Amino acid sequence: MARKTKAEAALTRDRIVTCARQVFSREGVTNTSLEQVAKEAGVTRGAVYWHFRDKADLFMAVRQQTGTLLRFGDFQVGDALQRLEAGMQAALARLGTDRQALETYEVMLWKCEYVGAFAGVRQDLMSASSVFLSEATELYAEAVRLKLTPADLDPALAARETLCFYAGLLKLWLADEGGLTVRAEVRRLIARHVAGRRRQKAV
Amino acid sequence: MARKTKAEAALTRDRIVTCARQVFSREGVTNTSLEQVAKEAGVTRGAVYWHFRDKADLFMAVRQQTGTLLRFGDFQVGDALQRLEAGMQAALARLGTDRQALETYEVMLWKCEYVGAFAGVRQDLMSASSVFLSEATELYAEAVRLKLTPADLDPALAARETLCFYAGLLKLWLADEGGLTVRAEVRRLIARHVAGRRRQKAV
DNA sequence: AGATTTACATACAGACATGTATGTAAATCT
DNA sequence: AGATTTACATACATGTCTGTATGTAAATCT
Repeated sequence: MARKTKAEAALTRDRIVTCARQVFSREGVTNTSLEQVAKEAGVTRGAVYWHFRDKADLFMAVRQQTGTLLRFGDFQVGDALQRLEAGMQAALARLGTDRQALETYEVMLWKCEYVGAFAGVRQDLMSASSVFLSEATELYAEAVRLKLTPADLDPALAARETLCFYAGLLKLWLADEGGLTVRAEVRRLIARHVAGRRRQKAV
Repeated sequence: MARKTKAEAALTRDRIVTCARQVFSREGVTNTSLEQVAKEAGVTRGAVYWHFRDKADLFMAVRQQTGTLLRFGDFQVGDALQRLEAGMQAALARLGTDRQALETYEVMLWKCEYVGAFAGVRQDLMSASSVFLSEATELYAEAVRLKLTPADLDPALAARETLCFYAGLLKLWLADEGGLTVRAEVRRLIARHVAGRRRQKAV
C-alpha cells in the first residue's frame, strides 16, 4: 500500500488509540479484538500491529493519551485544605465534561482485568496512589502546621483516608449512571470530606 | 458415565464453583475458559454445562457461595457509630482471614469486566451500595438523634462519604499486597474515619 | 535520482473457545 | 422390578483471535 507521511502516520496512530478507547469502553478490554479496533479506525490489523506490540501496549497508549486525572501541583490558590479540595473537585468535574477521560477511567476501573500482561498496570495504578498519598500527606502536614486542623491530626493517616475516599468516589461515580448514589452530590461530598478536617466544623 | 448420587452431584457443583473462583482470580474472568475450570475441578465441560448455563451463571454462583461481606444488621452492641465501625472492621478483617472471600472480592473488583452479560452484575453491586447507603444513613441518623455527632451532620451525605471510603478501602486493600498503601493501617483507618464524626474529636 | 525505509494491507498457520448433540450407566421413582 | 431421569463424558461443528510473514508503493534519506 501507498506509504503515508510521518504526519499522516501519527494521525493514524492517534485514531487507533481513540478508537481503542471507545471499543474498550463498550466491549471491555479482554473481549475486544484488535480486528474490531482496526475496523473502527478504518485500518487493518496490520496497522495496529505496526504501531503497537500487542493489546497491552495499545492499552498503555490509551492511558497515556488521557494522562493523569488529578495533579495537586496544578492548584496553588487557597490554603492547603482548599487546594486539596480543588484538586479533587477538578478531577471529578473533568469526568463530567471530558468524554475521553470518562471513557478511559471507566475502562480502567470497570472494564479491565488486571491479570497477566495487565498485572503491571495495576502496579502503575498503585504507584499513582502512592503519589496521591505523598502529595496529600504533605498538604495535610501543611494544614497542621498552619493550625487549620485539630493539632492531633496525623497527616499520613488522614491522607490515606482521603485516598480511599477519592478512589471509591471515582469508582462509584463512574458506575452511578442514575445519579442516585453519588453523582448528584459529588461537589457537596468532596466539600464535606475536606471540611470534616477543619478545626471548627462546618458543612 | 456412572450417574452420581444427589449428594455427590452437589459436591461436584460446589467443587466447580470453588475451582472457578480460583481460576478466575488467577486468570481473570474473561480469560478463563470453562475447560480450565473443568480440568481444575477434575470434570469435563459437560459437567460444567450441566450445572451452569454459561460463564456468567457460574460467576453468579461464585458470588453466592461467598455471600455478602458486610451486613450492619449483624452488629448490635455499642452506639450507632460503634456499630458502623464494627461492621467495616469485620468486613476487612474477614478479607484477611477468609481466603474464599478474598478471592471472590479480588475477582469482582480487579479481575472482571462489567460488560455484556456482566453489566447486570455491576447493577447488582450498585444495589448493594444502595443497601449500604440506607443502613449507614439510618445509623448516622440515630447518631445525630443521640447527639453523638455535631448536630448539623447530614446523615445521608455522611453515609455517602462513608460508602466512598469503604469502597475505595476495599479496592485499595485488595491491590495493596505490599501493605504500603492501606493494608498495614486498615484498623486505624476505619477507626479514624468513624471517630472523625464524633463530637469531641479523638483519633 | 537512486537506494532505502516506512506505513501499512494481505495472507497464512495454528490454537482455542463456545454451545450443542448424543451416549450411557447408575440413581431414583412408581 | 421396570421405567424414567439424572449426572455427567464424549464428540461435533463452527467461529474467532493471535502473531507473523510477506508484499508494495510512496516517503524520506543521501
